[in-house]
Amino acid sequence: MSTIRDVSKEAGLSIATVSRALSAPEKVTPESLKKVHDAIELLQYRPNMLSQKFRNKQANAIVILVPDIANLFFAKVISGIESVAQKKGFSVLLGDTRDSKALEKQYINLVETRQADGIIQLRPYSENDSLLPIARVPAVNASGCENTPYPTVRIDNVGAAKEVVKYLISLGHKRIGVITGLQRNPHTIDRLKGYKQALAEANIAFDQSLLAEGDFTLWSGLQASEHFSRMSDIPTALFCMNDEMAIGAMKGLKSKGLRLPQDISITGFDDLDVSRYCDPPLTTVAQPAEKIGERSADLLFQLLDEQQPTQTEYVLPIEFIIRQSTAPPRA
Amino acid sequence: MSTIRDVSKEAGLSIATVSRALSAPEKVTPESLKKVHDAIELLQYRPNMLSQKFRNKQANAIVILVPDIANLFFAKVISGIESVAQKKGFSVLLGDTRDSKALEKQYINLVETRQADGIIQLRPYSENDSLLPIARVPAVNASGCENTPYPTVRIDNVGAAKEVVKYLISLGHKRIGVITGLQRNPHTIDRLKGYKQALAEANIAFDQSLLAEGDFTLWSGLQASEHFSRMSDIPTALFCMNDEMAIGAMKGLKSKGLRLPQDISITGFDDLDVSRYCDPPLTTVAQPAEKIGERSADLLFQLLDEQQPTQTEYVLPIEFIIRQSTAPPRA
DNA sequence: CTGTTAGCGCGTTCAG
DNA sequence: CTGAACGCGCTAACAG
Repeated sequence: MSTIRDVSKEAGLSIATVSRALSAPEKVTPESLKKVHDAIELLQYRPNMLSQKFRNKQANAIVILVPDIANLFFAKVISGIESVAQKKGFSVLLGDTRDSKALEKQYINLVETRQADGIIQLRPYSENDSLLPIARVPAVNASGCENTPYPTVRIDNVGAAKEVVKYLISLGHKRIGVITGLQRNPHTIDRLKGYKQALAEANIAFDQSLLAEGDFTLWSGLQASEHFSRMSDIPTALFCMNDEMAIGAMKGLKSKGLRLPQDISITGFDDLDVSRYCDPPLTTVAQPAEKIGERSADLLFQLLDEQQPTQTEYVLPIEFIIRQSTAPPRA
Repeated sequence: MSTIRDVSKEAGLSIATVSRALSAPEKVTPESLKKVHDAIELLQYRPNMLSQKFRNKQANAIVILVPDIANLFFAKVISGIESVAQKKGFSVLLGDTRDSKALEKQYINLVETRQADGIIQLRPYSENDSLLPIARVPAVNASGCENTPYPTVRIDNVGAAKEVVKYLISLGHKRIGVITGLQRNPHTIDRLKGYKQALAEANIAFDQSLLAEGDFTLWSGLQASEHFSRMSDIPTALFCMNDEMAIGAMKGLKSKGLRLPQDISITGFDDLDVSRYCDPPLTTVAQPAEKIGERSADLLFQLLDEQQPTQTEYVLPIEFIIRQSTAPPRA
């Protein structure tokens, strides 16, 4: 493996000149430049970036902390981040934390040991995170919720949930069930807030028995749907906090002989690819996943460049998509 | 940011001793060890891994080349790779190539410039890849097909397709349509081979008109299904080369009033989460995605350790899952 | 067991 | 415009 020294010898020039030829060609005579390039070609020289990074004290890399990479929403966010990083010449280190605090810490370690320059966290922030030394390193939270104590790119979960539920109410629904994520998940909390606000504004009392807890998986949606199908007074609409649970619930409800949307309306959250194609097509909220990724990468790079970020919280617009899984309740 | 030198001063020991205390504690007296640890604690010292890597000429990182990270199958493979790398203390660099050769080259560049030690390629190999200098760097192909010219972890696509089609034949089907991926995609080629073999063994002639080309997306499956539903003599079964297309096709066929599986049986490939829950649940082939990832990472690490790999091609078993989307043809 | 020394490959002075 | 020399932080010899 040839080094810059080999190139300098081959070209009959000094190391410094070769270095300059590479990083500031305009500071070198065309003749020297050519000699350098010829030598590089001949020796198949490739600069050792490990050395460069060491020298420049910059890893040119960012870490993405993702709770679960096999989740389409996260994958899309990552894709957005990646494309921005790519253009900036930065590498993206993948940190699949599997929801483990210990693993998360290990990945944060990467930037503390200069293997990466900053972090993008794709997990919603929750109170007891204060342990995490994320505050000490350049970090951005994407896909977060309200009240995240560091720079954030997110959607308005409260508002989105409210919009969905208001729509159901506008169709004439009054008994609206909800399948939540895990109780303490910040997304759950925010979306539940929106649900309650919509009810309140329509003077509908909140009914605890219309609430079933899931964990954002398809299976849990199916489970939760049983809670409702067993009720004597089945709700006429179901607000599910993500599409996977909605699809699970649809499956469960249909198996009980309920017709969608005539007997019961269903809404989701996320707009998965399949949601357009399930039966009936699902009314849902589309998050601009790629955009969230891009924006958070932009924000992180601002932080790294030590520019005063113009803004430290971005709330991106969602798109409420009405399909055929919702209809007025039966008279 | 304190360095090892600061620690050595604080501890009243030499740099070398500090270094040893960190990498080979048993070579240092307990007293010295304590002094070092105290100093580290006091100064909040974190070793500069950039320097270590430079010194050791090892990036301790691998690159994953993935055509599209927002694809659940790939995401799972990545997850498997990641968990193995994690244990080995290696970082994973994400290379979302978006099917672009240029981007791919850029990522391969990462190992040529020592920013990574090896590569795992998640795209099936095809002939004209020979341009790529992958041969020059430690690389493993995961999710590949037959005849990949470098170490590979894969499933037997031909055999799997054959098993599916043989099953359909065993149910009594004779007119079996197929929705393929893009014609030149190696997966398409392998699976088509299996399809033809199964037909041949049952003495059923191959009929070109029963073949519709898709591109592995849901939408293309829906499109392709129209080709069949318009036929006067609709096939009694449809072998789809992945689940997404199968789900799209199911949607298309149902909209034409066909009943599944009574009027037409459908099979997929991949076993997505939703496939269990669609209506009817899809008969399909499950690939051991995580396992593929783990195994390919293991293989790459063998290569990096310059052990003679015991094996350079692993063919992992698939699981054929029979659900309710398949049934005997109507009499 | 410990300390001294040299150098990894590169960028960056500072003279010429 | 060019080259010699230094040092980034760390590890690996070697000598004590």
